Amino acid sequence: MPELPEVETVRRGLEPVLVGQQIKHVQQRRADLRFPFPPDFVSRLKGRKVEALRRRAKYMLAELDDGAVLIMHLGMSGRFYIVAPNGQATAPDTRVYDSAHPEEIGEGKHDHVVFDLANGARVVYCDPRRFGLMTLSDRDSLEDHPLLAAMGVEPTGNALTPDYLNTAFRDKKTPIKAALLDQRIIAGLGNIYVCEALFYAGISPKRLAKSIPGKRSARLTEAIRTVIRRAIEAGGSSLRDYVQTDGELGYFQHEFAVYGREGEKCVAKGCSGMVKRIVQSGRSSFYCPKCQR
DNA sequence: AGGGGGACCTGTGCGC
DNA sequence: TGCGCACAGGTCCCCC
Repeated sequence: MPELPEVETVRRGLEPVLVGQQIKHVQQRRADLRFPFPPDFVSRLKGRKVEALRRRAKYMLAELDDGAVLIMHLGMSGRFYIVAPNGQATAPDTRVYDSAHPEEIGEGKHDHVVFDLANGARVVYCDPRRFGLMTLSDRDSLEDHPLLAAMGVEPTGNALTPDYLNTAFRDKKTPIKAALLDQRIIAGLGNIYVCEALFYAGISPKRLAKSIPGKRSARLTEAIRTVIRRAIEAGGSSLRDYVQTDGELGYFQHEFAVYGREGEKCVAKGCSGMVKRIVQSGRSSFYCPKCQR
């Protein structure tokens, strides 16, 4: 259930397993996820070596030794499981997997893609809802790929500045909540971290985007940067534990200030407000009406 | 042209 | 225990 910090956590977990390894064998266990796999998906991956594993927004990009790029997205429910070369089982769901039988990992109902690497490691992509995707592109034309071409700035990058937001939000009559979820402006923010960033910036999710410029866009820029960086750090620390214990990648516990806390007391110092849940463009927004204006 | 709402899927948790 | 409903961290596409 990944937003950008989870995707980055997954990337960091997969990087040492995948990079430098040859893909010996690939099982593609159904024809499609969110949309069909490329027709020659398995044959184009087999025998390739992974040279790098990068991330753009919520996409993971595996660069292969023939110039191809494997584009992967986790959707809402995508996970990766790893079986280490020594056979150490690393699946989280004990009802489905028995760690005494790591070879069974990849046999689950929602295990759609299985990579077997030259060093004996196995990497499994599991995605119950199948909103994720895998496809292939070329390194040279990657930026023009339809999935990536229109994407906005990274939330932790230097390109995210108050000025950038001022320009992007000028004349926008949509609520700031919706504008922040627009991947063409900032790429990689999802529902949770938009709620969290707006809380730390003290901005109501209902406020119109065009009313942000000024003090608020400075606070918002800082809040986005900080909330994402902190979540990546938290993912990084939980990742260390996970990899040693069960190896599940794609999910970590995180403390949220407002998300999922409807009816609870606002955590801001000295605020007596109560977290409220409203629905905006079909999705839940959590906020404190008292300190978010 | 931009933005809201539905569509795509399965699983889970809750109230009755 | 079972059923039906609401809801879930994403994104695309269509229509107004």
